[in-house]
Amino acid sequence: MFFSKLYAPTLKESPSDADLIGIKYLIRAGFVRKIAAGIYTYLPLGWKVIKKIENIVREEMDATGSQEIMLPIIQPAELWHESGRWEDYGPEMMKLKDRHDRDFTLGPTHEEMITAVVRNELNSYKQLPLSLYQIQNKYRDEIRPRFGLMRSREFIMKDAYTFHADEKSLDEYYDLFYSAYDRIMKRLGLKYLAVEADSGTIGGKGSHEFNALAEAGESTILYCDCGYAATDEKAEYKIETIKVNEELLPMEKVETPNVKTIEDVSKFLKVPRKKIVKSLLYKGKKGFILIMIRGDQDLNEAKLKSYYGDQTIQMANPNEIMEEFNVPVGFIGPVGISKKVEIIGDKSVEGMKNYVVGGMENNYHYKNVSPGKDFNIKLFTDLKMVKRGDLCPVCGKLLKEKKGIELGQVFKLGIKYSNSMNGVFTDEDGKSKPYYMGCYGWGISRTLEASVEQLHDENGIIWPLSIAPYQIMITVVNFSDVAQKEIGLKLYDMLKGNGYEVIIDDRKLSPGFKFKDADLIGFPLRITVGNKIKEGKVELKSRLSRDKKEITIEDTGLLMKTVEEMLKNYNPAEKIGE
RNA sequence: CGGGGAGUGGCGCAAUUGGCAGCGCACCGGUUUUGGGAACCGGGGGUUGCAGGUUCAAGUCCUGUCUCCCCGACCA
Repeated sequence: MFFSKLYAPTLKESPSDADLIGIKYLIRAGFVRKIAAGIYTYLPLGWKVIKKIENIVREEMDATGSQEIMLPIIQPAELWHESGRWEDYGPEMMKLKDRHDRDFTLGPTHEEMITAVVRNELNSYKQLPLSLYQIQNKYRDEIRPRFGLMRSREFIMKDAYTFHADEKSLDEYYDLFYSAYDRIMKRLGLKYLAVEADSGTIGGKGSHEFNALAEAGESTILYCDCGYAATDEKAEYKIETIKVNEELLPMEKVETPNVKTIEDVSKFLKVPRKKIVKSLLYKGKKGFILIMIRGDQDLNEAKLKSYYGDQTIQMANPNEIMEEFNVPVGFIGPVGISKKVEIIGDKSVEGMKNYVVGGMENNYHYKNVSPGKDFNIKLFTDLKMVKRGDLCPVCGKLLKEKKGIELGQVFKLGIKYSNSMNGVFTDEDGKSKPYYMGCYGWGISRTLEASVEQLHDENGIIWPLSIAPYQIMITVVNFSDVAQKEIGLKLYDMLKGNGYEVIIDDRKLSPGFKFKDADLIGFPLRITVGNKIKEGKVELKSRLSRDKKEITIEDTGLLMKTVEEMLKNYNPAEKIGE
C-alpha cells in the first residue's frame, strides 16, 4: 500500500471529547471516527485490525467445531416477552416500532433469537450437541456510553451458543471454549487473566471472564498467587466468623441529629465502623428486602441479585422509602420495621451483638441492638464486595487487585432459555426435555481498544504483530530523490513478495512528519530509506526500541533474514505489558 | 433521571460593552526545502447546533429545543 493512497487522516491534536488514551490514539492515528456518543466509524486501518481480530476468533471457533451463522439484528419483542427479558433487560435495549406499531429491538444479545431459530428443528438427541456462532453488531443503550470502544452503544461481538442433551456435555463444551479463549488471548499477544465471573443479566450458573490487563479497565480483578482469580462482583473470601462473648445489653434509642452516614454515626457515637451495621433497603420482584451488613464493608449487588435470582432488584429510592416507611434514608433499621420486609444478613454480621443501627425515625439510632432479641434475621449469606486484602478463599493468603478489560466471557446457561422458550428435544428414552445451553461472547471492537490501552507509549500505538494493520512501514525520507525512490520501491516489492504486509511512505512531506506518523500508527517494524543509501545501507528499527540496525541493501538474503528475526523477536506485551 | 460545563470552517481554539466572524493545524496553487510534526507567498472553505424572540445591529441578550462532555444517580 502506498501511504499517499491510504485513507488514514492523522491528527496532531486529540479531539476534545476523547476520554481515554486508547481512543485518542485510535482517532489521531486515523483508525476510527466518532459519530455520536458511543457510535463509531471504522476507517481502513481500524477495519483492517478488526478483521484480523475477527479472523483469529473465527479460526479458533471453527477449530472447536462451531459453525458460523448470521442472525438478524432486528428482533421482534415477542421473543423477549417469552423469556421475560423485555422487562429485565428493558432500558438497556434499543427499541423501535414498525409502521404497524409493533415492537422490535436491535439485538443487545441473541439468546432468545438463537433459541427461536433452533427450537423448531433441533428436536432429537441425535442432533446434539450443536454449536453455532456469529460475528456481528450488537446494540445496547448504555446509561452513559464512554471510554471509546469499551462502552459503546454499537459494537461488534462474536457470540456462540451450544446445545446439549445433558450437563456433562455442556461442561465439555465449556472447557472447549475456555481453552479456545486462552488461545485467542495468546494469539492476540495481550497480557490477560482468566477469572471467575458473575453471570449477570444473561443468567445461568458458571461463568469465566477473559480480561486484558490495563489500567483503564472497568473490571476489578481479585487474584492470588495460588491461582485463584475472580471479578470483584464474583469474588469470594475466607469468612472468619467472629464469636463475641459479650453479654446482651439492653437496647437504647439515642438522638443523633442530622447524623446519616456510617462515617457520621461512627464519629458522633464514638463507635468504630465495625460496630455499626448498615441497613440497606432494596426492592425486588417479591417486595422489599433489608440487607444488614457491617459498617466497614460494601454490599455486592451482583451477589444479592444472584441470591434471589432476580435481576430487577434495585436500591429503594429515598422518596419511596419516605412514602412506605415514613422515615428518611439514613435512619432505616431492622428494629420495628414492617413485617413485609424480609431481613437478611451478610456473613459479616453473623454472630455480632450489641451494635448500632438506624432508629426508624428521623434523627435517631438504636444502640446495643442484637438479633433474636430486638429483631430477627432470616438468614446469613455472603453478600460482601470482596476487596484487596481480604483472604483468598482457596489458600487464605491476602488477595491482590488489578484492573482489566473484559474481552471474553463464557457462560453455562443451563436450561433457562430452553425452558422458558420451549426449546426441547426428544431423548433416547422417548421423553421430551429442554436442552442445556452454553453461550460464549467475545468483544471484537472492544479488543481493538483494549490492545491500544495495554500497548502504547508517548508516541502512539504499539500493535502486537498478529493484529497490526501492516507489519512494516518503509519510510522513504525523500521520495523525490530518484535513488531513494527506486530502492524504496524495490524493497517494497521484495517484502511483499515474501508475504509481508507493507506500507511505503511515498508522500512529499518532511521526514519528521513521516516518522511521527509511523510511530503514531504503530507499525512493528520501520525501514528507513534515506541518505544512508549513499553507503549502500538502509535502517531497520523496531517500534519497541530506539536501536537501529543498518543493513547493506545488496545483501538481500541478510536483509530478509534480519526482518524475519526482528519481527520474530517483537513481543510488545512482554516489554510493555500491564 | 439530577447537578455542572460546552456547542463558532475537517480538528484545536479566539472574538472586549451587542458593532466588519478571526487564529493555528489540515486542505488547494506556487517557490525553496528533506533524518523527528519545515519556511515563505498566494488561495478556498462558516446560515456561529436548531427554532423562535428582543434590537438600527445578535456568536454575544431572552425563550424553547437538540447534541456533546464531566460528576452523580447506590453503600443510609
